[in-house]
Amino acid sequence: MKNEFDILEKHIREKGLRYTPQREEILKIFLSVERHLSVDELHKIVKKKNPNIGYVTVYRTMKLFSEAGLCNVVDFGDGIIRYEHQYGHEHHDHLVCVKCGNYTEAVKPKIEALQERLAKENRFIPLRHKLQIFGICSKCSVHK
Amino acid sequence: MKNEFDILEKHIREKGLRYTPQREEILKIFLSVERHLSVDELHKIVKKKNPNIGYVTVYRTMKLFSEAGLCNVVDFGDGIIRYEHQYGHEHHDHLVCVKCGNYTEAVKPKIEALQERLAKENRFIPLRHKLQIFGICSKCSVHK
DNA sequence: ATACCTGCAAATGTTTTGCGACTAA
DNA sequence: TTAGTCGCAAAACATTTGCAGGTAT
Repeated sequence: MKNEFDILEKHIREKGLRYTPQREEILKIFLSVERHLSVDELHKIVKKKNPNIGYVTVYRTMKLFSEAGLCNVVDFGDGIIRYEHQYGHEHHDHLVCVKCGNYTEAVKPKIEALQERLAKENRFIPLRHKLQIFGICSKCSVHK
Repeated sequence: MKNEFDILEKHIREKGLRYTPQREEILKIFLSVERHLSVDELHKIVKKKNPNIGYVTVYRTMKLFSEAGLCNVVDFGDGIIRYEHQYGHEHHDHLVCVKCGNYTEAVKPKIEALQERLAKENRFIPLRHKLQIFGICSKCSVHK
């Protein structure tokens, strides 16, 4: 059972890249936040701890993390890429509230199984999927 | 049973907007293409028939069609908004091939029903949803 | 007549790239 | 030493906005 830093280092070695302080620092902060983060949001947090780390480095680093399998890309269709780390989290779908913008994570194993079957019926090899249900969350439906 | 042009006109009247030749022309062409279209792709087609219709008009018009319920927004996560018309089409999910970029439309009523239940379990009022399965289509898995 | 619409150019906002200096291996 | 990396500025890209002239009602 390897931790995230080992996974990053392994990926970096395999690709002949460099293990840098910036990459380690960004990973540490990224893992410490338990919610989706846009590059902009992450950079704001990173800058507080280390003002020398630039905006572009965060972009390039998140792409690297994504390639290393350390994070998922989350896309709510607003033109902003968000990342979520996946360690300690199962795969999950999203219930996105169209009023307040908050979301809930949820999984339904039966849905997962049916997706597998749907793919098979189409002679399609599934790699990953995204299910987003847009609607109104319990809080927003109460306070009118 | 109203056709798409009636729906557009009704929406325009209700909002106090204008029924213009550009809007009618763009709708006609949009409906004639049986696949998703980005604004750029649609504008290229529109321009062939009518070189006077500008890029921005297509953008604004597609947003209007979307508000009028004449089309769905499709988002494959590549930063480009695509539209598909929905008349003559049921709601469907997408099987997107990560190799060739083509997609297949598919529906699984059981999945739809389970999504409703998942939402209910979270006291969430579902309005719409997006399910995309990314993987490798039958053609791409054959030709290595 | 009066909003609304159009098309151009310019602006916006996110993400990417070029580049000289720097650094891990 | 030498590729890869950094941070800055500038570019690229899709999309939106401002505006002056035009048009549907």
